[in-house]
Amino acid sequence: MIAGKWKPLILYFLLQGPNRYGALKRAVRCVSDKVLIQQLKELESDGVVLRTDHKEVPPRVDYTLTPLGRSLAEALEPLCIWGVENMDAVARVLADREAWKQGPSG
Amino acid sequence: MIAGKWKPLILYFLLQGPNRYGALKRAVRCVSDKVLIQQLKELESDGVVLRTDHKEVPPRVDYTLTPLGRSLAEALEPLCIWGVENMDAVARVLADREAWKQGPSG
DNA sequence: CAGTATCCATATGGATACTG
DNA sequence: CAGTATCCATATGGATACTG
Repeated sequence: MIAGKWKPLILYFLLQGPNRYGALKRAVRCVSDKVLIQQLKELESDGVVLRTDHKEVPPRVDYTLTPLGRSLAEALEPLCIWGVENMDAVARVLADREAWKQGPSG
Repeated sequence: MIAGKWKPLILYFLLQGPNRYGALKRAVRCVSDKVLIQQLKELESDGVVLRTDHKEVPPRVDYTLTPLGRSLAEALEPLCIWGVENMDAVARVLADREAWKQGPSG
């Protein structure tokens, strides 16, 4: 259910508060509309996110966590904290992967 | 780093103890050799798992967690616990996905 | 603002047969 | 026992243009 490049981040931001589509987009950053919508729809059909269309013009849509989604996001926190604490190691891994893409040589 | 269908499970089992290739294979179950090896290699090159080839005949290879890997596995625990506690909801989601594959209709 | 539509590359995982 | 090799289908994400 959290498989998807941006899903943990989406859950994290929804747990913090901002919940309009545009806010999420700005929060996650460098994610295309297509992928963000796609992942939100999956989260919605998985029952962790609730989508509320206010049917206004201009459009206003809220995304909020369901109780299940909230508990999932909370279970995800230690992993996020780990990511922050081990940012150096994680960054090294990501850098290595980039280097490998440029010129594989071992 | 934990993206990969079986990686969380692999880390979980390595945290519990069993560490020979065959033991992991039996533990994870229904994973093919190719995928298991592939994911173990990725975990190894990411610095979370250490591979020790005892160079014996018959072959004996140990996989153990590095300190980084151990901390990662521990950060993953709440998520595993969440999965167990919400097994019903998770199972429903998985069942729905199966049904959708068989005959998409909404 | 909050999306949809289309096309595309790559990543990911699976099946099967084989091996020192 | 602990892998390797090959072939293949699908999932996943990205780029770009468009819209009520």
